[in-house]
Amino acid sequence: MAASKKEEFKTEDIWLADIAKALSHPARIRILKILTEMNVCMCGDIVELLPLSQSTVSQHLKELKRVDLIQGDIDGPKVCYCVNNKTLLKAKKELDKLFNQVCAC
Amino acid sequence: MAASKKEEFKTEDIWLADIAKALSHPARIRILKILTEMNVCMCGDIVELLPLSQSTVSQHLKELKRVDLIQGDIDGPKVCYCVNNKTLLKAKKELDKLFNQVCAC
DNA sequence: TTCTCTCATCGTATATTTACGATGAACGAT
DNA sequence: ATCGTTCATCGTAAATATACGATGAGAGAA
Repeated sequence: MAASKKEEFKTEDIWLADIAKALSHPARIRILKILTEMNVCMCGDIVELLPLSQSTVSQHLKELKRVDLIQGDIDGPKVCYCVNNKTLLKAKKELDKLFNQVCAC
Repeated sequence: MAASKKEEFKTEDIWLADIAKALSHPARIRILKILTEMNVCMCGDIVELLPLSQSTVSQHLKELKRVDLIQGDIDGPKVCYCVNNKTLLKAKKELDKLFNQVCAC
């Protein structure tokens, strides 16, 4: 592209688009579900459940962390990942708001 | 990248990720809102409201059409765009389902 | 210390996205 | 038939995303 023009939009729309971007790969949708289903949630556990290499999974986790949808707590050599309920709640609320504005339902 | 591995995931997760991808740019969030707010909804009207060129807006409209979030009805030389309530409703429902699975709320 | 386990990051290749101007197709009006 | 309006698509450039193997950092165990 040329320079991105994303920053020229409203903060609210930029934030929602950013959350949507984090959810825009099936691996990341799956990771969120896995983190909820499992109590122990190491990166290695996720790698075993996905058809992706460790480094690729790590990149997807980074993208989810970037928008604060998940967090990783260091526990010795391991990292325990879990979903961030506060951000999920905000995302749910803002998406609801969008759909209520946009959808006749 | 190497070849994409998106197709190796569950249909449900792929669909939701695809909807999220369509929502992953603030211009497309804005377009959905504009289409709802306005009754007449030509491409040119949208171009005037966004800091983007006509060809770029047309590309964003194409991405929203790709996942059936909007539709364009040809009216002479014009194209009248409007949101597709059926898909919006499905997206709302599936996103709600995701957040109810994933979020303790 | 040395070995192992866990994970992030680096380097790299390729695909996709974003953006624009230019062009062309389709239609109504003159 | 020609002109103007509307919009999609083509061509192009540059940024970003996706994927992997290799490497390295950090912590606990031997």
